[in-house]
Amino acid sequence: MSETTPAPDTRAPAGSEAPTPRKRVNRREQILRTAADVFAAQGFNNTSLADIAAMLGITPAGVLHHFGSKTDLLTAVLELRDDTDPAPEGSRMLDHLVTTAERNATRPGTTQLYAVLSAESATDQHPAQEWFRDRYTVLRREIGDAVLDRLAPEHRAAASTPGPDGHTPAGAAAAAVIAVMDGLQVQWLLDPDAVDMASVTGLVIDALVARLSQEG
Amino acid sequence: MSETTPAPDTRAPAGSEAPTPRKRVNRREQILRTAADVFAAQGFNNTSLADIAAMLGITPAGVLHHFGSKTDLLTAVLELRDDTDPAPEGSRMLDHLVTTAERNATRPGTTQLYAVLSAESATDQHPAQEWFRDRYTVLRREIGDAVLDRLAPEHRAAASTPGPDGHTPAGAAAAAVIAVMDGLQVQWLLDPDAVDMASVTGLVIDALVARLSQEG
DNA sequence: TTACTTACTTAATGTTTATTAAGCAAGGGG
DNA sequence: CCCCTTGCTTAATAAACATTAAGTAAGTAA
Repeated sequence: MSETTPAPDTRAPAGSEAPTPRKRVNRREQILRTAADVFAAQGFNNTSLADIAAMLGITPAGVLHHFGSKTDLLTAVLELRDDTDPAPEGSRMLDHLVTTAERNATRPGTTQLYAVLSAESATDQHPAQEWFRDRYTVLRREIGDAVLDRLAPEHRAAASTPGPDGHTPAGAAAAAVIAVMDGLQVQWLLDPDAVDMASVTGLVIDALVARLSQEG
Repeated sequence: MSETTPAPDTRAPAGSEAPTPRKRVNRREQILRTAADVFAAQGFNNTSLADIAAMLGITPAGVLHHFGSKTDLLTAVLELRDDTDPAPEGSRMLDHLVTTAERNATRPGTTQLYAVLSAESATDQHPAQEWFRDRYTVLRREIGDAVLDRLAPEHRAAASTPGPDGHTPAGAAAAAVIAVMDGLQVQWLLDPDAVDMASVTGLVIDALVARLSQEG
């Protein structure tokens, strides 16, 4: 018995690091944040419940007590809003994106989670496909609006007019901005010194805005 | 003896679909291309040897007979050059990238494989990390050169001068172009009607080239 | 005290998985 | 006819995994 149960009630020392139980916050949320970290670092398929449980100092079944299944846990993680940065509306959103990229280079967090999981979700049978499809749809609209907001008024009509492919220039620019942020994150994760996420993001935004301010 | 061998020589009907054995090409290459397709569709972690074997109408051990391990198979897949499109040098490479994006929207292939696997490789412990790190390093240099080639001669000096972050504008643009292609692929896989990969790629390239043709 | 809730644990189950070992079959060359 | 290579097979193994069931322990409320 003693060999399998090293510490019957102490909540900390089982795994390698437990994020300070403090005042008993919602245990659920604690697990959620830990799971988010692990999913961000390892992806969904490559993460086992045992991995997450180990970081919390509990067993896999302990995790499933709070969330019925691994998929449910993923869903809850995606639903978890990171309230530390409320996305602003209008043209300031574009600056917010650069700031986000900046912050992410020092403290990888939510965006890394999304970059890793969104690419993974593009594969067959992934449980987060619909979630990411919807997310991108919303983001493209919001960022598209933000791009329009930054254009001089006389250029907005052209940027809102669908081209031969059925998409507006503003929408295309929005897709590009999102894509560049996701793609940069991958390059940065593989080689942090090789790219400066914030400056490249800013460059692309500026270049696109300038481009939409001309006749095509 | 006859009880152990249900079908002594027929090679086809075991799985659900075998891609026409034809004239016996290198079996190795046949397996390689099948594996590439499955990896592109499902990712590496989410693909089992049984998946690949089933598409070939053989057993998992049959696959491992040609490649010692699943990781070796992945390595071989990445090393496999798709000779159908030789990447041109110089400024024409940028047009080539748009063409590639165009072709990929109709027949997902190599690029999808790379988009899916590169994001996956950014997670911990992935066997393809070094491969993708090197690939991105080479690509950034090549595309950076191509960007310079397209600039008017009087702008090349500025675009080759490192900024405060230690990277050249041309290098930043190259990272952006790669990132946008990878990121767009993900959006497109999730929602093919929502983005036009080729036109957005072209838009970003044009916008970046125009931007580097100004004083910053 | 009783009862209920929260937060787990142990144990078991059944599946999936990569990998190894050994053998079989066919075809070609000698 | 024998041998070697190519291309598999069956069988076995050992591990990892998600999930379920049932039980335990502590705290809280009545």
